[in-house]
Amino acid sequence: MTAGTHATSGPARRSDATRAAILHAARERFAADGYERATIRAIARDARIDPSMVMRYFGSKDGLFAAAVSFDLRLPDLGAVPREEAGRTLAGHFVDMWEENGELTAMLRVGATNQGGAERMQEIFRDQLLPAVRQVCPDPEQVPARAALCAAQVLGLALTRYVLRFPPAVALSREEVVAWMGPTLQRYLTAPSP
Amino acid sequence: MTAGTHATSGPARRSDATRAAILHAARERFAADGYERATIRAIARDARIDPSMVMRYFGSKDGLFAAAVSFDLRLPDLGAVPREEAGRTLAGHFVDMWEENGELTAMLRVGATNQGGAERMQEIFRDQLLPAVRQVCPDPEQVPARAALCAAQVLGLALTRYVLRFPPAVALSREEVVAWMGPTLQRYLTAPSP
DNA sequence: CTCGTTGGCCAACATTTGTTGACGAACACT
DNA sequence: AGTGTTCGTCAACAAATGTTGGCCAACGAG
Repeated sequence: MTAGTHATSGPARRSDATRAAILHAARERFAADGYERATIRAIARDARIDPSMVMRYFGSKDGLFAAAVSFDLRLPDLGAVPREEAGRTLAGHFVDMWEENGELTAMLRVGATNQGGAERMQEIFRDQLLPAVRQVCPDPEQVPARAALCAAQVLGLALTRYVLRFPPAVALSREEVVAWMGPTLQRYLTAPSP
Repeated sequence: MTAGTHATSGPARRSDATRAAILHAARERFAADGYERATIRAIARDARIDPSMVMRYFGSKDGLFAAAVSFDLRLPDLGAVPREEAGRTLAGHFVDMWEENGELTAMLRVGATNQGGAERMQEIFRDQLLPAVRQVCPDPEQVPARAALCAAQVLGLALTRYVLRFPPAVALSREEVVAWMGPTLQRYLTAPSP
């Protein structure tokens, strides 16, 4: 049990486990309830510790949120796949991303609820999606608009599927989502501007 | 005691103005803040009334929300336009709808925050969008999935544009939105299933 | 005018929220 | 051993929230 939480060779504090438990519980609660209804007390109860520990470790509820959802989309290098496959690649990547952990749902719920959450999503869009789109869209001037359209499509599907839970959206299989959404993203990325 | 609360030709109670003021303030607050942060006290203050009046008229906060956002999408009859124009028609209609009042933004914010809000959106989807899509998509079996994809695209754009406020999404003009999103909806509505 | 009904405000309630500080227990080091 | 630091709990705080009931002014029919 010599581990630091992340490889930066920390002194391996005894409380790292607790810290991780809090973060884990926080992510789940934020994803399930949104910012306001995810109370510090509930998160602390899930992590089986006292609410005051949350304050001591993360300063405030905002601090906890900031620490809980620092997110890396791990976007694939769109320059490395055939141009015509960019849309499907992106679609598949996002579905996988969304299925495998609830952090993106947390971001989405909190972004819709909370000003800070919305700003966080803007940062992710600007710092991660924009550069990726820039690799397949040659005209730099059109990159922001095209990326925004892609974001709209992807977030819209996540909204209907994981938050609003429209039954037909939930029922779609991964392959169906990719087959429908892939060409849309492809068009937003590479089709001549209409 | 002849009063109906909302009969179309009611006895014109003295309090109707107040009731309307409350509903107006409630819609604005729900749209701006979401369900939890839109407090009864703030709504009452906007309507220049005592918070207890809200309770008297609408019973509870849930009751107020239910009364405030009973929404009619006023979807156009998609059977009446040329089949190839269905997508653009739908896209334009939604942009207009969203621009002209904040109720849809309220629904979206509350749907992401509140269980009741999400169910309300499911009802709107089922009772209004599904029938409209049924008029352009011949195969009844595919209607729910296609409608869900349309909803995802439309709600996604609204999310990025009016809630998260991604700058490039905000910057798009009505015509650009229709030009980009119209063909997407058209494909979801009428293209052969991929 | 008189009196019941309606519209409105005020004060209070119980609960829940984020947040704080005091205090004890487990550990690390000499 | 002893001692200082880390980890954790308990109890309490002030503020805000939804909600309730009582009281007063204005109105309308007799």
